[in-house]
Amino acid sequence: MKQIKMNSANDNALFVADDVALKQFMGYHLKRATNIVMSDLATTLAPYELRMLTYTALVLIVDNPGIRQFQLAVAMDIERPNLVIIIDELEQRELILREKVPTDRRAYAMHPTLAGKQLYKKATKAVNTHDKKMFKHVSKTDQKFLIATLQKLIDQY
Amino acid sequence: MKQIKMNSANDNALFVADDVALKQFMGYHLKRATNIVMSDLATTLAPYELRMLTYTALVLIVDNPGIRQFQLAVAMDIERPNLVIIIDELEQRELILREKVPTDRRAYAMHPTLAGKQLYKKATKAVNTHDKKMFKHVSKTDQKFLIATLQKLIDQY
DNA sequence: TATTGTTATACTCTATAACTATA
DNA sequence: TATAGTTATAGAGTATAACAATA
Repeated sequence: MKQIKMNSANDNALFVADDVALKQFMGYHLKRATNIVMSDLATTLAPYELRMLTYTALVLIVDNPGIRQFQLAVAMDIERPNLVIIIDELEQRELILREKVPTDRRAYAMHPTLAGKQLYKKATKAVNTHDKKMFKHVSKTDQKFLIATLQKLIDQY
Repeated sequence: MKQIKMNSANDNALFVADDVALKQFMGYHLKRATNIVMSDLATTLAPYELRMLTYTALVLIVDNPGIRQFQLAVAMDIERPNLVIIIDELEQRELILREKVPTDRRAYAMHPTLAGKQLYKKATKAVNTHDKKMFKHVSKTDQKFLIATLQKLIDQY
């Protein structure tokens, strides 16, 4: 949301769209900030042909080799069916491999390929730069406080 | 995202899905927290047959009677075409009215109906309760700090 | 020429039901 | 019976191009 200028009755004066009712909500500020960050993240990941979800999945597979699809779905807090096409995409691009689990033939263990690990590194460097840019006006101390505050909310659920 | 328990080689031990690479990003925490808040907001608004976007539009029309569609689109930071169906919905439910602007016959000025103002009041009460619940573990002081911090980011863009 | 509102369209994210093959 | 992965499908949010009416 943006505060916008509206022509008012008198010529030179500017009237700003009143969002005072929304500004009382923490969630409003949170959503606005997140929209901005997510939009810039998308731009950041585009050159690597990754979106937030494919990047997140790639990171979690690289850092948790052998992870099963249902575990990844829980970790990413998305439904199993929605994970399928994400994994399909990473597999088709040969960034990860699905391997049959001998002890449970229903399941697949996912592993990164060399290309997957290399893309992870490059993309993560870019995401790091993006994240620093977004929060460049927030001190390290304040960032830690922000994380702690958000974590309190997250831990409730 | 959730930290999840994974069976490890030894029976009783639990292995938590490693999201340390993602946790380094402010955006990760921001997105997780926002997902939780937006999900609860949707549940909160459902009894009023409102979604975040229809509620936001209703609030801005009530608080800015006579606002034009393009102005509302700017305020909500969405594209004009996407606003059309939101306004259609509010108009069909007779919560708002589109009125031709005599001085610019291309434009519509939007006004809330009595029903719109009444629904605004009821829904806002519910959203207030929701917002308080979400941030009940965060002190008022910390909430103000959080808003100020997010505002720094928002003001950049 | 530019702007307001609209239509059409496409992509992404999300959610649920139901299937298959295994356990 | 229950679980892992899949298919099909639908709702919702988002973005762009192009049009009619009007400025």
